[in-house]
Amino acid sequence: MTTILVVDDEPAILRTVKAGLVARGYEVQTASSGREALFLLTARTPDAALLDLALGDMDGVEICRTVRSWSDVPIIVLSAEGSEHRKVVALDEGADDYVTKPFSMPELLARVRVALRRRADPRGADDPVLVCGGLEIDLARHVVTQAGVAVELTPKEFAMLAALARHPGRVLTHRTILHEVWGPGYDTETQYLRVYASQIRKKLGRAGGAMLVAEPGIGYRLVDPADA
Amino acid sequence: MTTILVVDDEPAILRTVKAGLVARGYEVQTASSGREALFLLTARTPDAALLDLALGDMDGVEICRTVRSWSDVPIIVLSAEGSEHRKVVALDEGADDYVTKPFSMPELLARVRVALRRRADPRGADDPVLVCGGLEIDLARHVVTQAGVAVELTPKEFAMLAALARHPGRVLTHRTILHEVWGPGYDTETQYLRVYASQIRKKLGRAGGAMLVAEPGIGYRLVDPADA
DNA sequence: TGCCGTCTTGATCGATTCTTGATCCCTCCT
DNA sequence: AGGAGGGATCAAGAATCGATCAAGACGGCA
Repeated sequence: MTTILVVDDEPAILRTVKAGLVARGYEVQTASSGREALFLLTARTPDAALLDLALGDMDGVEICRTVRSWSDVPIIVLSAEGSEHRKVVALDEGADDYVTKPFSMPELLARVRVALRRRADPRGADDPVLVCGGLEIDLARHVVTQAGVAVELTPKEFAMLAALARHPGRVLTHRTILHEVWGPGYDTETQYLRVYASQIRKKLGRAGGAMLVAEPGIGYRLVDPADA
Repeated sequence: MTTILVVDDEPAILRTVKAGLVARGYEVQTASSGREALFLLTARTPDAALLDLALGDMDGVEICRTVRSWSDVPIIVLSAEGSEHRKVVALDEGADDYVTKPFSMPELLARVRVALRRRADPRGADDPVLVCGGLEIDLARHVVTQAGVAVELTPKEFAMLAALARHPGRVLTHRTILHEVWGPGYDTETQYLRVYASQIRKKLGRAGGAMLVAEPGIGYRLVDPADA
């Protein structure tokens, strides 16, 4: 069964879209707030998401960025705003498509099929668990275990570790990490990185902490003690 | 180099779109007929294609279908027709996106980035590496290896070596190097260059150090011992 | 409202890197 | 042969960067 998550704060839109999708045989989940959407995306892992940009509690672009940090689920943005700049930002932050309201249902359905088609054929469904040394990082569940035991990390700590673990052994620049964890506008706050690197090391203990190394003047990297 | 194929039978559109893509650093191929488009798609395998639906000799949808039988190259359809039915057909026949003319260039570029992004992430993606003699300079990782072993360089040392390695064998003037590594306002501090050239030579050892040669009164160059 | 965990910010300390000046060397020119 | 100009090297002080601690600021939740 293919499941689609629909997120919108207008009940009327929610009903209409849901009806159209159900008629085509999809299973549909609905959410009317950003929090709810993020919860369903982690807990139920739908096959695609239709996301309104204007939600009460969160900006749609922010949701895109958050979701993209752990999942490749196709996201189609639905928005009443035709603003070109918004479109560009949303697409660059991870949205796969952008449809302007009012939209035609057949077109939306066709774009959903495109999104699902991409997801269907690819190279083996990705295991969303990153492994590096004794560390296992479950991106969807936001859980880190080290040698089998869970490590308690705050959201920002987790995000930073995950960003580094996504490119094991590789240096990520300060800018890159800040942009990925804190979003745009924090590009120069390198002090955050020092603080969080320090806390992560402390929580990972002696052996684990040594995996997170600073590259002076450049950034940080997470090394697997097994290689090099 | 990322290559985009643009197919349209109106020269004006072709020029406009090409200019926008080239300005963003893409390589652009153009075609004004279906036959030409199919030829380039097989012969040159671009990284993505922008395809007008209304061509003289073939229907755009037909091209989509044909291409899809052997290739997953991302296809973005550009069309003056807003007909909902055409959109649905094109999307179902293999198009990844459908943009209606007139379109905004920034939005089109964003959608191109979305299409390319999908194609991008296979794991073993190697970074572009500059090679000169036994030296390998990985710009993305900020890592230099010499005959396979890593060389520890400070940021400025790395920047200077990278600047020279970008143009192997060619002389870069003092001004050029200073401008590239230290930024504007240091154009006359040629003493810095002597100090850093010295340190780089020391770290590269006997054979490697000989590759960094001074051109008295002009600047420095990095020579590959293999040639000249 | 008050509590609690998280995030931000400032201060301090140690280490590395950058800058700068002194000294020696080589080459070219007269 | 001697001097001038440019280059190489060394070493010490200055500036920067990173690690860590700790004190507010902020926001969610009971």
